[in-house]
Amino acid sequence: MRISFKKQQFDAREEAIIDAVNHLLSEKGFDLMTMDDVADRVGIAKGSLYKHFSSKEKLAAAALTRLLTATLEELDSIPGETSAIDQLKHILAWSLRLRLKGGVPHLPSTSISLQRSLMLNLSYMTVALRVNKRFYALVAQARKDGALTDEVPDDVLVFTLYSRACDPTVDFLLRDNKLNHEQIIAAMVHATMGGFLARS
Amino acid sequence: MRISFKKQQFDAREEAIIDAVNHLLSEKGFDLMTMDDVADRVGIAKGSLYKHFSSKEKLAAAALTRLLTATLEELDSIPGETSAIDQLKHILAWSLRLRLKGGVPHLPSTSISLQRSLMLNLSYMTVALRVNKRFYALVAQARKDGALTDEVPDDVLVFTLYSRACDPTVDFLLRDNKLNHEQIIAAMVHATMGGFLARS
DNA sequence: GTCTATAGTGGGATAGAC
DNA sequence: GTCTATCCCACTATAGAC
Repeated sequence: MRISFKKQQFDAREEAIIDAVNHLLSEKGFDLMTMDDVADRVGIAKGSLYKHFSSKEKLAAAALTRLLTATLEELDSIPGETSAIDQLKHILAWSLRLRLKGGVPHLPSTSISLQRSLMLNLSYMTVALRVNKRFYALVAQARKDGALTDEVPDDVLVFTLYSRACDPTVDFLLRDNKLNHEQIIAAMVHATMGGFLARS
Repeated sequence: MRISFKKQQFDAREEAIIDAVNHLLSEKGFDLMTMDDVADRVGIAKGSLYKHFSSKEKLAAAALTRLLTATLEELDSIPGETSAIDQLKHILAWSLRLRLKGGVPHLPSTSISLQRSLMLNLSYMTVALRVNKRFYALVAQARKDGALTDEVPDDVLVFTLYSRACDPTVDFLLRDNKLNHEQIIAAMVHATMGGFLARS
């Protein structure tokens, strides 16, 4: 079928565009990324780019939506018998690993203007809420397991997970070049979950 | 003396400008803040603004330098007998309190272009290095006291302190409006230093 | 040293040919 | 649905009168 083949090509190009956006977002952030950058990187004209995504915001939303969808899939792939606290550790480590590979955006935290427009993006918000629900469920379970301290409320915990996943610390550590990727991940996961203090 | 009085006025205006910049940086970030915004907020013309600061980068650098200088002063004000770990907690809480009051920038983490220009700004870098040195000294002392876990290297610890001070978690928690300022500070400090896990 | 006015430019978005 | 060319606005920075 010719139509199906065409659609396949179309989809493939969209994937390529989103790949480029991912890379550029993590490199320059939303505000400094230009549509020319994206078009150049994909190797198409800016006009063609606008046939796929009608605005810069839509483009970023598509990239972030793909990331969140991947997060859900990763959560689903974790064996059911894993404890809630280990699932939280796993997903944090996974996010950081993705970051270190260079493909992942700095997330909405970067740009306040992007944040606002994402709130109005239905398909982004749908996935974001699903991810959020999963996180809160895991935290609730971990709390029931007695794994969490009472001193840190659920909200602080969940938000911290998000923010550590796009923490500039990673960039600084990478630039320093003293630790390799897995060492960075281990240290960040330990610092987030267990803190800095020596266990008594 | 007339000259001295004039200079006093001049300095006062520069303070007012930096106040405005502080507020705008925390609100919109560097890339989205415009010189018109700054001039409007101070209530002077854009042309006059450029008589005080010759570029947008210099303006941001001045604001961040003032913040870092205040950080040094706050460190100096802590009683000498305070333990290193408590000093680190104190300065983190102080930074967060400043953030919550609305005056403090999201720091360089926001904008990569700003980061680069700050590196070339001598007076900024001088203060930044002094602050950095103080932090590393405190961490070294805390480690000698046996207060820190071996699992988290010094670099990860120091960078994390910086990044938590400008963490988007604070904004989310504020928007949520479930916790008051001091509760947010307590929870963030606890989460950073002690982590999420229940103490065995 | 303050203002108004404007130069110059970069980038988001669109038009129109093929 | 891809390209080239261009519009147009917003923003940094400067000129020049007072």
